[in-house]
Amino acid sequence: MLEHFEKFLSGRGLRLTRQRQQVVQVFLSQKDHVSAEELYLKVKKESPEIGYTTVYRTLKLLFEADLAHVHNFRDGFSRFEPAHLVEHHDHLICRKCGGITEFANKHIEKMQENVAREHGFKITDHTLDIYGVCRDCQ
Amino acid sequence: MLEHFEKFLSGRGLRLTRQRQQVVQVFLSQKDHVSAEELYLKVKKESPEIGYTTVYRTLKLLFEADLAHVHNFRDGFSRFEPAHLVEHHDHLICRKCGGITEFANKHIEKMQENVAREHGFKITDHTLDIYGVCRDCQ
DNA sequence: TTTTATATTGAAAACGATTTTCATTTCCGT
DNA sequence: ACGGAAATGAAAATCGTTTTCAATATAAAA
Repeated sequence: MLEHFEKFLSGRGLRLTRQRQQVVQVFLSQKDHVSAEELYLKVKKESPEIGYTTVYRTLKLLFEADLAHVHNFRDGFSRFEPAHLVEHHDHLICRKCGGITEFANKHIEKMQENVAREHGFKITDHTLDIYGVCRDCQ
Repeated sequence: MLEHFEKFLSGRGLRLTRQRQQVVQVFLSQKDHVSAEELYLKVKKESPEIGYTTVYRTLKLLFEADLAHVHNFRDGFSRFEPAHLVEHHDHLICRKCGGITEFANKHIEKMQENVAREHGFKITDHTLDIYGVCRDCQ
């Protein structure tokens, strides 16, 4: 997955620098949906000299390289998720604890395709976020 | 629907002022998904003295009164939709022209409930946005 | 009706996440 | 080593949205 990124970068005439490597490494080792700031703080722990800007820039590159998915749950900032090996899925978001549970449902996907077909619409992607209260918070 | 708003306001010790009336009237006569700025410009046409701030504040009140739904398609700002008489629905968003098509599908809703039940999750609401290219843009 | 308290307004300033600028540093190919 | 492009990080800018604040309007009390 790091090779994928390196290939993507060199294809654009860009370099895999120490800082980018560091950010990518921390990002990929991450299972949760991290915000830019959360990632920045984690990176900073190991490499205090790396700046906010670089984290943002690297996240953008990861997104463009299809190595990161971006989500906007309703908390004001973008959350990033490693795309490596992760199958497509949707989210249950708890309004109390903020916890995010992933799920996948082929039926729902199929039906979305049906709806799109009925409208002559060609799907590129979609977002299905279900908000409510999770088991632990009830 | 205006009475609903008035009732909501007075229940909070708030007043239905001329400005609020004006904003609400323009908003409700609107079918599309308007951004705050778009609404501001339309309101301004009839009442040039009404300020940006008041539009924002009134939209917030409408939202709290359940008279407006808020959506975040991926264009950077919130879009508001009159909730009056509008049945719940989801969206097909065209990446080329930005056009938004609404649809409703009971099967998909049911399946979401099933998924939630499996996770012991209590749904309050959800967002299903399908992105792609609409018929006219292909 | 006058007083009083409270809500409302609009302009401007503040906010917060993200992006851009810019001077400096690093890296690669020659 | 050298020259040029890319990368960095701090600070400033951006942009949608919210807050502040002094002035105004309005409802209720006296």
